[in-house]
Amino acid sequence: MPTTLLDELRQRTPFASLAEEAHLNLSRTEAVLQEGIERVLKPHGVSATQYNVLRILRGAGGKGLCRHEIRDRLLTRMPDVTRLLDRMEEAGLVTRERDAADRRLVTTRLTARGRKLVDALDGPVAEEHERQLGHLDDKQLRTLVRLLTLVRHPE
Amino acid sequence: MPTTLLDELRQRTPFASLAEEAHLNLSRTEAVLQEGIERVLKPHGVSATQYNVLRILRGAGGKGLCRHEIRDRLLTRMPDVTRLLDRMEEAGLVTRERDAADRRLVTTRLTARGRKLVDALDGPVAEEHERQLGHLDDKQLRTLVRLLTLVRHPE
DNA sequence: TGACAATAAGTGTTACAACACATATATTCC
DNA sequence: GGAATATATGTGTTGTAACACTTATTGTCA
Repeated sequence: MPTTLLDELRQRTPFASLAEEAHLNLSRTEAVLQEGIERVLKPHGVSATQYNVLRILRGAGGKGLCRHEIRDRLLTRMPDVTRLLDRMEEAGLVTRERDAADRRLVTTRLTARGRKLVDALDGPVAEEHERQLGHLDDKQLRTLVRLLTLVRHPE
Repeated sequence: MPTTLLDELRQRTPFASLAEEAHLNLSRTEAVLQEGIERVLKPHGVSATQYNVLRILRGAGGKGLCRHEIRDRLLTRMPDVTRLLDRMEEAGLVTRERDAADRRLVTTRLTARGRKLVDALDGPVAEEHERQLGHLDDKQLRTLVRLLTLVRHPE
């Protein structure tokens, strides 16, 4: 088993604080899960960010969304949505059309191909989630969700 | 409050599964914490990955570590440690020296400046951790750590 | 011992992310 | 109604990450 930064720090002090230990565990766990999802997505030629955009656009339906709505809905800060959408448009996954009423806005919508792709990925992604987290029971998962939500939203 | 991918999915189905909900909460929370840490590091000119390397090398002490040992200890997969260390060497944070016994190996060590920097960052990073996670009590943090560890290491 | 495999590091290239800045359109408010 | 401000998107540039491939050195074993 490889020695990670977690072990490295544990032997040092052991940890500067519980908060630091929690953050490092969070980083490490997220990296492991993220790598699994990207391994699933890669054969389909989309990154995790692109996949998230596909899901966001599917949720928006036929009316589509403009750039800053997509940006705000993304899990991670992404300052260059324009060129992300450029690449997805080039791949035939989305279309963009300037709004007639407010010409500042550009509405992005899923193409049939984009819709088909995101639908096709539902199964494999769900399987990967199950593989990664299925060994925790519902009570543990709910506790995890509750604590993570609490981190982001101090009461 | 902005609508995030979390809300987007919640309204869709609400979630494909508890496992998916957990992973998305994990991604979102990690992104928030990571952004906070990078905001602290940025004025000092190091990225989060570089900071982790500094900590790893400090833990290794004077004997240093070779490239693949550093790579294995990193929290996230990082296929291009060579050029990461190139940049850190150029910044005067580390030195590299080819091992006399096994000339395939290149040993990397902290410079005095690198050591000073990582030491100086301990305080601000700990403060940021406290700011981000201080509203959880020890019991909650320990539960979080336990669950995250369980995700990575199925019993 | 000499061919072959294994290990460690480095390189070339492409794609992506980050940041600062620029452009176009709409809104406000005097 | 026109200047000033706000909003929305696009662009130029730089640095970093990802991937495939190459080189150098060591270990193995017929």
